[in-house]
Amino acid sequence: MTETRVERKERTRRALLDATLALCEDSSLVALSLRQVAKEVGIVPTAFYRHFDSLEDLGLALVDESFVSLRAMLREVRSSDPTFRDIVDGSVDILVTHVHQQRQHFEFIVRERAAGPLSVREAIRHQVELAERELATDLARMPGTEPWSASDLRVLSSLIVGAMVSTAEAILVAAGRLDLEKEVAETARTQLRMVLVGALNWTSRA
Amino acid sequence: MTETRVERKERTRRALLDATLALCEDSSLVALSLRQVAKEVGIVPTAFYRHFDSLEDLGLALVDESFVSLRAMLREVRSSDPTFRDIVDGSVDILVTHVHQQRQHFEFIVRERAAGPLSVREAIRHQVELAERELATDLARMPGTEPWSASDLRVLSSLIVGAMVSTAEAILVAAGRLDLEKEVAETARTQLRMVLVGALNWTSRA
DNA sequence: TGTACATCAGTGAACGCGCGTTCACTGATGTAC
DNA sequence: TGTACATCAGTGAACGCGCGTTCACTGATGTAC
Repeated sequence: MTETRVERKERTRRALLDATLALCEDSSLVALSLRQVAKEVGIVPTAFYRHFDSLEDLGLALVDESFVSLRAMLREVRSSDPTFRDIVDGSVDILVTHVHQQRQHFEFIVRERAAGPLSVREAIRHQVELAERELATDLARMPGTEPWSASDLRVLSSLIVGAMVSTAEAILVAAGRLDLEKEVAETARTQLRMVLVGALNWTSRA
Repeated sequence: MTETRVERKERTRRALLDATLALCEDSSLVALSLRQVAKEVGIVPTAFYRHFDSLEDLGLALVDESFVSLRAMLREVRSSDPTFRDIVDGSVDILVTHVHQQRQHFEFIVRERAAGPLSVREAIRHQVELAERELATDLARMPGTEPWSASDLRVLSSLIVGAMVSTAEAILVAAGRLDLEKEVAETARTQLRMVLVGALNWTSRA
């Protein structure tokens, strides 16, 4: 016995998640069928129910694991020492790297955020809100932001998250063409710098 | 004869476009069927082909007309005299108003931009790029931007368009709850101001 | 260690249904004379 | 103005197909003794 029953089940579950990520890449979860997913994995359609109640249920699981990798990225940005390297260059590099490594997860989030089943959209919206809040508390610890109101911090945070989402979308559209990606990264760096310049001068007038 | 044959045809075509906008509101074009649309309009499924080759084809028509109203909005922003009222307040007011008036069109664009059929996604991407370029040339005419490089103008423009897209999304999520909408509008105003402060100070260091 | 029983991931037939598309058609509207 | 013909938006039957879900099942893995 090289594999227990539990391990085998987990492997099929994993295969279902991966197949769904791959199959809905060029449309959306709402356009995908349980039978297509089962076929891709090599199980009979009815076996799907041993793992998930529905594709929507599976979608919620994908949201959870997508945000695990996203949070890993944010943690990395946070732990990069700002005194050692430019915070903007570092953050954009980390974003580009993670979008490549977790390409399918990012694509899934970007797509289903706007067009997924209602519960999936809500789950994503909730997670993005959490990420914004986390970034706001991080910003509050940065030197120079002491006199800022909590509300201004949230606004800046959502502006940055918005720019990062746009950048992730642009990297996905660039689809690996290196020249386009370099341009996107350069744009993202300049945007972040503009926002930071605005933020620093905002402080002085607040 | 109160209605010519041409007028009658145009009315059915209009009904197909409206029915599609309404029906795909809570999922996406790729999850909608030709039969559902025909049923909603009250014609037999095969009559659909008198007007469009496919739902994808109809989707492209919706992209075109959505951007007609979006361009109307941009024209309005552009023509509002910056010397008479705060440019930020004015722009955000216009955005909020248009998102309400053209709610379904904005929802359609926001959704299909990420999850629509490939040709629809490409058409939207192209139109957004045009809008960014237009904004960049407008910015170039504003006092204070003379020393900016063309590339910095494009970057600022895409940052603003990105923030506007985020704001439109947030208004749609607020779904008419006035307290939430006021918060979104206030956030958008502050974000635009932060970006403009950044831009003005950027000039001086460029 | 060997046996008897329980668990449960995956099977396969069956169901009723909505799908996109084909085709030949109808009948009101429009046009030529 | 009246007639004969053309156009064409919409009809309705038919097709083969994939859909989600039900159900009773199989047989390998796991457990209790």
